[in-house]
Amino acid sequence: MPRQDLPVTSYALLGLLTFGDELTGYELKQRADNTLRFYWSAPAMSQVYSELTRLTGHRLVKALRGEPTRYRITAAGRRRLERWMRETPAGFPVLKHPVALRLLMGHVVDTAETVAMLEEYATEVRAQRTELQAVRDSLAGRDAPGEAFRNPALVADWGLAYYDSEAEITARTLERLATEQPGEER
Amino acid sequence: MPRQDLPVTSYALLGLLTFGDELTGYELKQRADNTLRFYWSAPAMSQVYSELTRLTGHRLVKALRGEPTRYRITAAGRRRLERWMRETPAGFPVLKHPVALRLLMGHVVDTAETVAMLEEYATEVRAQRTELQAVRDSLAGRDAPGEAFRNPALVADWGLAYYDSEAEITARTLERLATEQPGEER
DNA sequence: ACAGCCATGTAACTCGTTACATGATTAC
DNA sequence: GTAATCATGTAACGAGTTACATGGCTGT
Repeated sequence: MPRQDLPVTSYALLGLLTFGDELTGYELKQRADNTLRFYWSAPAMSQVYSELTRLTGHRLVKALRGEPTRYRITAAGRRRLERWMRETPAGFPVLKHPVALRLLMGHVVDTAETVAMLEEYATEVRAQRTELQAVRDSLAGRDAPGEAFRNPALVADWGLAYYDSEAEITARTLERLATEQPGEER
Repeated sequence: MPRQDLPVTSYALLGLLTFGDELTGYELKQRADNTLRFYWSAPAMSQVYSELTRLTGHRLVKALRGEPTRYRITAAGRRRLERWMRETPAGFPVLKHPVALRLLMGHVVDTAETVAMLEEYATEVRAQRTELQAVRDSLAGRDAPGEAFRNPALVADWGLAYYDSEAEITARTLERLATEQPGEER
């Protein structure tokens, strides 16, 4: 007997199948890497397959015969997803921010270490932003209200604004650290 | 034979013991709820105890005799933490953002649903911000460069700016959704 | 020929959670 | 007296990871 409720990642993958096409496990993983990655998580390849098996067991997706196997969301799948969205609260985001974590304990190392970490982080944020911008650009032209990629575009813009905010916070924190003598705290 | 590397949460808890005091498991959990929660995670009570057991096994903390048992970081613990900070890269934050996730699939429900979700989120962000502000206020006076709570203050300010950014992004997204006809998409 | 991508899975394992269990002390 | 908080754990479980294994197909 299949269990009643699914992990969120399962719904997330199900949601990626609501854009009108049929995907292989491999392609679904790629779509996750282009979308989910930025604000949810990029499930491992092996997890994509096991979630697809689970979803198939629940008749929420249908495995189409052929080589390679493609998956399509079923009517029941759409209903299930819609009900989940309407009836269960979204919940508050969970952030695992190792940079903030280490900043908290910055007093156990040289300030220079912390500064270097923040500068590296700033670089990585820029890099991630660039990648997300590329994804965003690929949606251009199909992102008007009512069009297929309106929502993905809204989310991508959300992510871009988030990265901009992170970059700014990092810069401000670096400025504040600069007011301290080098080599202090330790 | 104890394993070589620890999960990040273990280091996080170890880090909470570097502020010069000795805590019970219960108190450590409270400190985690006041700090880690906002940008890492609030480990379950049971995990706090099992991490303390693990850390004790590695001699990174010392269980002090008495009722209740208090834990203090050892010299080896400080060295280990410092080495971890210096030698292992922090890594990029992982965000699990159910609101963004559902926004992505907004086309499977009424726009009104999505709007309601975002408004709820805005409310929750304000509430979290208020709680974090209270934590921040409790550090006032001990947050100057060189003082004990300088770094916690920097991190709290980071979190406040993050919440402000989320609030603004949410508001902007709501504005964009308002340009659509109600009841559209579905 | 070899690299790299497409494609699909299994097995072992860790992290972290919830549920359960217990009991002392403090506040009203 | 009884509710809340302090205090400490065990057990079962689930989500998600890495490592391993396999093999076809495509471009150079």
